[in-house]
Amino acid sequence: MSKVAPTLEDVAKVAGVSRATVSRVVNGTRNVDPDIQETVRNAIEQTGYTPNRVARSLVTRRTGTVALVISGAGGGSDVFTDPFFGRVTAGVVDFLRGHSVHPVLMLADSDHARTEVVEFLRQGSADGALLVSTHPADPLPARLLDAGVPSVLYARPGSPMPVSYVDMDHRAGGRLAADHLVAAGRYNITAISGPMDVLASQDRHAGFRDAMARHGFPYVPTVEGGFTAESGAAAMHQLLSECPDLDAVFAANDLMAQAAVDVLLEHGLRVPDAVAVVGFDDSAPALACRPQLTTVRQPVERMAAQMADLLLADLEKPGQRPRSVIFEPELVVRASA
Amino acid sequence: MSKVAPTLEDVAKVAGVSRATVSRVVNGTRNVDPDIQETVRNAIEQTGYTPNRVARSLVTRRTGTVALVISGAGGGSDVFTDPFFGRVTAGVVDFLRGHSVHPVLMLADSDHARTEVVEFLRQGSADGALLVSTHPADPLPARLLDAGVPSVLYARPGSPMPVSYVDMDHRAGGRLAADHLVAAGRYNITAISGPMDVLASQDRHAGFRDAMARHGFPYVPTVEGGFTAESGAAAMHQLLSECPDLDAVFAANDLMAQAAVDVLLEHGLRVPDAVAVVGFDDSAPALACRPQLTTVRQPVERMAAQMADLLLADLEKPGQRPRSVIFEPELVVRASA
DNA sequence: TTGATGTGTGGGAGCGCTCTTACAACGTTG
DNA sequence: CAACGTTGTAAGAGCGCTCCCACACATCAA
Repeated sequence: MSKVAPTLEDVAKVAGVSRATVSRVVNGTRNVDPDIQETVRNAIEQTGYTPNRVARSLVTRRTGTVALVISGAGGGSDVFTDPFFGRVTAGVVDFLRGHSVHPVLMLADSDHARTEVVEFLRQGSADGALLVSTHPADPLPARLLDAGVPSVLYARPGSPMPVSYVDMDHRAGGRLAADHLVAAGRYNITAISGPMDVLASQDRHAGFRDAMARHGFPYVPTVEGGFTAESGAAAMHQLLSECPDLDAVFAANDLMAQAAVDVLLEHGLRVPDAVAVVGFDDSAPALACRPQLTTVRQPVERMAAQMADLLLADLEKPGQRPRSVIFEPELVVRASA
Repeated sequence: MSKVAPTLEDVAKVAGVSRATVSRVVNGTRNVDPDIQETVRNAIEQTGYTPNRVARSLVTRRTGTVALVISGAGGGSDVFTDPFFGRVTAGVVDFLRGHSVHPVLMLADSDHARTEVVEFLRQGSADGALLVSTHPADPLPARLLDAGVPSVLYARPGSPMPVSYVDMDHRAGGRLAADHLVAAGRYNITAISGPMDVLASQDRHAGFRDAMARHGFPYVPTVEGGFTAESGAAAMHQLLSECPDLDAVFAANDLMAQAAVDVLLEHGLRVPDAVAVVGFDDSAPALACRPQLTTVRQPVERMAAQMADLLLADLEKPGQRPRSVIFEPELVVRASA
């Protein structure tokens, strides 16, 4: 079954033309006699020829793949359990497939792994990198930039650097949540923030706090969570013991919000009657949760697609100045608040 | 920043040796004078040399990547929302990274996409394929086999063919659920099956039905679902109207089980007091569900890793006879049944 | 006619690497 | 001391492709 793959030369021999002519037909058919084109096409058909992508890559310096790098996540490969990364993947794959580009999945959760990613890209195994980096201290963006690898980030880099990225206005998202809770007449409003070493968490919380202050609530009892269900539950418990009379919670993502709802229910506190809960992201848990979560939507799929779009544009004509695209959040009102 | 990458030749010039010697040092250092090795290593350091993987691939006929193909799913890119695929990805990535192999993600949900996958692999852009194919009628496994592409399937092929695969004993899983429900003293036991054109669904249901019959329940009211939350909810509604006095439900995956629990709760039926619910898979929704789901565990990550292992083994020494590895399910008893 | 322009085709270099072959330098042995 | 391995190195072919250049031929203005 493992017949030797026919080469350009084989096709040329069958068609009675030169290698170059076959190549012209295979690629952007330019200046080739229609009759000969026909002959060549038949020969290709007959031999079952498929161009060898590796050989082509060697000379064109393009592979038709990009690296999709999940970086900085300490958690290893269980990141794929987080609905967020699934959505990023979906958005990226969906966009790239229309351009015949394929993503190579890489995890960069250790220094060793990061080096491997940089090597991989420097070696030209992929044309560029799509970087989902969660921690601002992640050295990978800078190393990729240094190595001259075309990259686009999901979320702005931890320190200023000339690189393209997509992001969302997380502050505005926090504001949306605060406005909604205050407008609903809640008084003892609390928050479960994301990990404070993540920019998105900082921004969401800052936006929330600022808006609360503007509404006359200078202090918001807050417990820091870790974006996981467990941390959300723990935070909710702590919040409950510190502020037994709370009537609202803003959680920095849906996973934590869902866990918070569970804890509240266990304590006999009805949602939203006794306590209103607002989540963040609008991912699968928001809909699975009972009551369904009122949440701030982050258009992850569209952002991921945009990220891929920016990268392909940069690959197309290199050396453009970096670009950034910021998405606006949107409040999705459901049952929980 | 986009300096021209140094080549083997450049390093050789700096070190004052030949290209071949540098190559020997870079790869399995065989028969090279230690002093010269040292010199070469310094030269590599000095020039910042990184071997060009594409050029190497051209001659070695190996790329160091494999395709991870999600096939047959009609649903497009939202498959990544399904926790199942996230778990497969996690298992594959986790295993491959230890072998410096990277997965290229491909969706084969249309005929066009399938052709692209076959081309991609025939062109030698990846060394082999990891195929997660849900429908037995999927033509991709056969096409890949025809093209001589080393492949391993997740789940046995729809029609017999000489190909390696990993699978689970889904019948045993169904049996486990039936035994548990009967042992718990349930009498009006019902089922929400998966889509009947999926082998795993057929097996889970057949195993369940057989065991039920052995326990003296010749008929199990069943509604077919589609592995999604919506379909699970709809099925539960239908079941409820057809058998108002049901006291147990076996759902063919956790997503549907969770939805079923919600519907039951809405109807004022307490879980597990009034109705016991058993899910399948033991994925994220099983834990997120209130009450937490008693479920049949499918060790997806381990199975995915095994799949990758089989593929690498076949790549290592080709032409081995196909192998299959079948995993045993395990009942995880939680609160719902 | 001559040259300028344009179109279609073949030949050959070269992308960066691996691997086989040839050969030099060194023992070791009968 | 000739004959023979053994070890370390260089040279060169070649993986399959693209792309540049040369060339053959046709067309058209001067």
